[in-house]
Amino acid sequence: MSDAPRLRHQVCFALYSASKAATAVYRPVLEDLGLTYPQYLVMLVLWEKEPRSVRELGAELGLDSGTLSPLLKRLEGLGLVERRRAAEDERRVDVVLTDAGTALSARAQAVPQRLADAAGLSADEIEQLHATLGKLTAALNSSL
Amino acid sequence: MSDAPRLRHQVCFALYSASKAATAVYRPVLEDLGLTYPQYLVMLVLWEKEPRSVRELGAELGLDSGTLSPLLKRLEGLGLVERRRAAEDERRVDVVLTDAGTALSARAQAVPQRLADAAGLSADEIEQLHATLGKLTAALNSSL
DNA sequence: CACAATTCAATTGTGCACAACTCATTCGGG
DNA sequence: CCCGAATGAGTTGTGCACAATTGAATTGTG
Repeated sequence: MSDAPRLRHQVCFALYSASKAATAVYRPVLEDLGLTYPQYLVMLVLWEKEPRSVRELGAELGLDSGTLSPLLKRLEGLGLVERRRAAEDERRVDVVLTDAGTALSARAQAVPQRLADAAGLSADEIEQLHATLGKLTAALNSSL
Repeated sequence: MSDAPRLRHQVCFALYSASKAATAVYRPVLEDLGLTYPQYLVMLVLWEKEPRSVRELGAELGLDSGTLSPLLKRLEGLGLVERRRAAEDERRVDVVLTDAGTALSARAQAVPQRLADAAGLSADEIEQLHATLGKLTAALNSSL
C-alpha cells in the first residue's frame, strides 16, 4: 500500500471543495445582483455598518489592501459605494454606500436561503458545522 | 434592527474563512517543497496513481483545463511531471511523474500533520467535520 | 463511408488572493 | 520640536478559478 497522503482523507481538501461548491451555488444568484462572491462579502459588511475604512473591511474579511483596493474600485465603478479620504486621518479611506448600494440589500435578502436549500443538511448539522468551522478557523489563525 | 443578512451568521463565510486559514497554515510548509497548494493537490492525485489525463485530474479536483493547463506547465517547468500526448487517443494528454516528482512524496509525508497540530480539534471533531463537509459538498454539487 | 456532434486540451479574459514594495501621513521618544 | 518607526492605502507581479472560445481528434449515425 502507498504511504503517500491520500487526497480524500485530507480535511483541507474537504474544506477547499466545500468552499468552492458553496460559492458555485451562490454564483448565479449573485450574478443577478451584478456581484461576485467577494464583492458580496464586502457589501454584507457595509450593510451592517458604514462607513468602514479599507483597514476595517480587511480585518472583518481577512483580506489585505492588495485584494480590496481593486475590488472596491470595481464596486465604485458599479455605483454601489464611494471612497473618500478621512478628514481626521488622511491615511485612511472611508468606504460608504451609495443609495444604489443601500437599496441592493433588499434584493440580497434571499441569497443565503439558496445555500440552505441546496445544503441537504439538517438545522442541527448546519449549526454544528458552523460552530466547528469557527473553532477551527480561530485555532488555525492563532497558529500563524 | 437591520434585516440584512449578517456576515458572521453565514455558513458560506465560515467555509471561506476556514479554507483560507487552512491553506495559510500549509503555505510555509509547501513553500519548503516548492509547491503552491493547488500544485500540492495535483501531486497528491498523481502519487496515488499515474499516469492521469488532464481530464481525470480535473474530475478528481473539480478543476477545468483553464486552471490545470498552466498549472501543469509550471509543474513541468519544476521538473516534477511530464506531459505527453496519449498514443491511443491523441486528444488526451497524460501526465506522469518524473523521478524528482516521485521522490518528493517522501518529503510531503509530514504536511498533513501540520494542519492536525494547528487545528485544535479532537479526532472525533475532525472526523465529524470531514463527514459533514463531504455530505455538504455532494449535496451542493448535485444541486447545480 | 461521410459528416455532424462530441470530447479533450489549450488559450483568452476577468477577477480574487497574497507577497513585496512604495508613498504619504501620523505617532512617539529623545 | 524633530526624526525615525509605524500605519494605511495603493501598485506590481505571480498564481489560481472560471467562463467562453478555439481547434484537433474521435465517435456515432445515417
